[in-house]
Amino acid sequence: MPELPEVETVMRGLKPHIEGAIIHDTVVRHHQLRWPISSTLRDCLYQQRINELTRRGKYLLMRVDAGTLIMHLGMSGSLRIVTHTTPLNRHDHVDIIFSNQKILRYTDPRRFGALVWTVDNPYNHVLLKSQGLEPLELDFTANYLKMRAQHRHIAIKPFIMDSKIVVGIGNIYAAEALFLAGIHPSTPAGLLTELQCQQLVNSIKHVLQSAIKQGGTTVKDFINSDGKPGYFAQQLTVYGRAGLPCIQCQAPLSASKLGQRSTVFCINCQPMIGL
DNA sequence: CAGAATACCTGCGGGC
DNA sequence: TGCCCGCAGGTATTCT
Repeated sequence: MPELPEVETVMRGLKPHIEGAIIHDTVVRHHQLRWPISSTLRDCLYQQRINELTRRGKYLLMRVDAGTLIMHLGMSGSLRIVTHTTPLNRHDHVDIIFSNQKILRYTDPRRFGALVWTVDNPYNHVLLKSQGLEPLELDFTANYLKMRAQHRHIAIKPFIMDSKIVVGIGNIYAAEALFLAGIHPSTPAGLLTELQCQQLVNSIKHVLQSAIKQGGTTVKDFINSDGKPGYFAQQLTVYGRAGLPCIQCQAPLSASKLGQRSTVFCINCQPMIGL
């Protein structure tokens, strides 16, 4: 489900509820997520104070005195603040219960998400240590992209979706950024010009920032921690619009598969250059 | 090493 | 109505 703007939205919504709170109990109803939830998680979190909730790429880091809970929402995960009177649904796999009566509830139908406990520096954890740059940080530049793309034959769309290069960009925002930059999604990464790299970096930053302002994108069922949808879906230009008219030139948008992922683009506004 | 394919899992919509 | 197929916001792992 969530790409960077959705994870950022979840983090911002959760922060005021859980930072400073003390964990009273943890209930794991289904421990088989992407990896099994540690059987000692309840003991690890017992009586711990949440010092900080942060985001790295699409991962959320919940830091307590004893360590850090690394959380990922996969394709269909969500985190919400609920109370003990909130009805329990089929895929509500984990509750973290605070002494202030609030409950942080992890829900994930497809169970592609993860809750991983670590006592070490989370940035050295195998899940995080090879993550690429944060796209909204200043060090994510056209120069960086150009350098990393050199001699790479992979199409630019899966390239910018590779978290070892830059984190947080999934199928929706990759398509949107490429349209905004006027770059064909199949362009071999290494063939991008300096100008195209600059346009792509600008577009990525712009698309992600606008989406965060709108509270993320609700395609199907994304809800933030307060149970509200995101409103960026109204501004999607290509994602989910195959066959519909391009907002710039009115030609029907094309669809293809790239790295097993559906890809929508405009054959006029995103010409293939260099081939 | 790069790049592609596969695996994980449930739910939904479309076609028949 | 009901069954089967393909597809869905992700990414670690396995293959060629």
